Amino acid sequence: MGIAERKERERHEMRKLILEKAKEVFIEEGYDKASIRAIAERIEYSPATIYLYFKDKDELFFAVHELGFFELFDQMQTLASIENPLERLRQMGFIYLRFAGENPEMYDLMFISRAPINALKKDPTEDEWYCGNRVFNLLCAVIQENMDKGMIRQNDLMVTALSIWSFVHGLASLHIRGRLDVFPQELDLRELVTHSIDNLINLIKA
Amino acid sequence: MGIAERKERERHEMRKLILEKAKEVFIEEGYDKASIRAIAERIEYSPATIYLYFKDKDELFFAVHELGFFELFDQMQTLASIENPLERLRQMGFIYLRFAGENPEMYDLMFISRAPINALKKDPTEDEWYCGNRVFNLLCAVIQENMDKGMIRQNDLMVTALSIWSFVHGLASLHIRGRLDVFPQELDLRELVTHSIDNLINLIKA
DNA sequence: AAAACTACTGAACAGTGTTTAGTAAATAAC
DNA sequence: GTTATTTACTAAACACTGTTCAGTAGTTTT
Repeated sequence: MGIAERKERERHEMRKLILEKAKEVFIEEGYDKASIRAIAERIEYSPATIYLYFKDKDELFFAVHELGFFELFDQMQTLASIENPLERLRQMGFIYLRFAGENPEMYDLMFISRAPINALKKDPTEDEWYCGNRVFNLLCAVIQENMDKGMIRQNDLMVTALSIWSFVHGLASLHIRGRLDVFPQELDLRELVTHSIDNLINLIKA
Repeated sequence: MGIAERKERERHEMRKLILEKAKEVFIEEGYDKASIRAIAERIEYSPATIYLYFKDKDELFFAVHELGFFELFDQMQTLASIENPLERLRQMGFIYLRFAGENPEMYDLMFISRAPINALKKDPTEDEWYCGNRVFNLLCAVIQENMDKGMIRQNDLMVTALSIWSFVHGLASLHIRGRLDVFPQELDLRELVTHSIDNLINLIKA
């Protein structure tokens, strides 16, 4: 019975179409203006159709923010060629912050906005493990390698990973949500951020 | 002419009433449910009245988030009695994070939400300098004192201040926006945060 | 050919921030 | 003291939002 298979394929493609256009509108116009009606217009279907494929707006944007994590993970993968684990950790910070700078709306959705987290199930099964964990595990692995090879000070892995993530996320989110805009214009944020990361690397260096 | 003065006093009190009730509803119900209509009902006036005292919702909540900065500043003031500047810096971090933990909605408004920042004027005059700067300057002063007395490593003041702020804000905002909820339940966040701060203090110690 | 199912939509609901025309009361002018 | 003006306020509307549901073509099954 090939009909059922075709229908499932069509259903899958429709979901993909909605997802793509939702991402498009979102990237172009931001979360607030990425209304169900605006997305519906873009896919040339009625708004109600979207609800046949996604439970609500939160679930739709959970799927959109997953796309962001896939992309960030891919960008992190390019670091595999760097031999020195300390330099790899350093570059990881820069890639993270570059991602935030180049994709502010997506970063917002991934790490700041409440929308996708609202769609998180209370008790996820093994195979629907949170997509952000893949990136976090990458960070943990690099830190562990640095400790194993005596490149950075020995310390609790979780404490170190959370500290580093908090630091770069703090930088990114303060910037994205305009909390650094109150500082004098002549302050070169780019340079400040670079210095901050180098400084942190220096501090934790063994 | 006492009438004009009375009118201005009444106007000022009305503004204060709106502000108080707006803060009440906001603390109790969060930003989204703190609608203009809900606030209007609380003050027993029509919604349109609020617009005679505040340009829009952003400006109203800019005023609300100022209240938060006054309170945080007050809490920071209690540290003046601590002689050791390094311990004062350490306690500053704890107070900051305790404030975030005890007033999550207010912290959100002060440091994460876009609403109040939208109301920021492009070119503020001297006397309407941003309220958050008072707290930031407090941080800078403590750091400077620590460097002067050789308690922490010499470094660029701005780089160090931004790094420390980013770190604690990263912790607070990841927590408030649910990004630490994906970690296993057995992970003791409170302890993790304490260790993270102590760890940072250890790193920057001279 | 009739029945069942599928994919989709128009229209409505309840809510939002905001604007405007209009009103009643307080004040100012004569 | 009466009229004119200004002030403080509001009802109602506008243009949105996410979401639901009855209804309807079109496809598939019987």
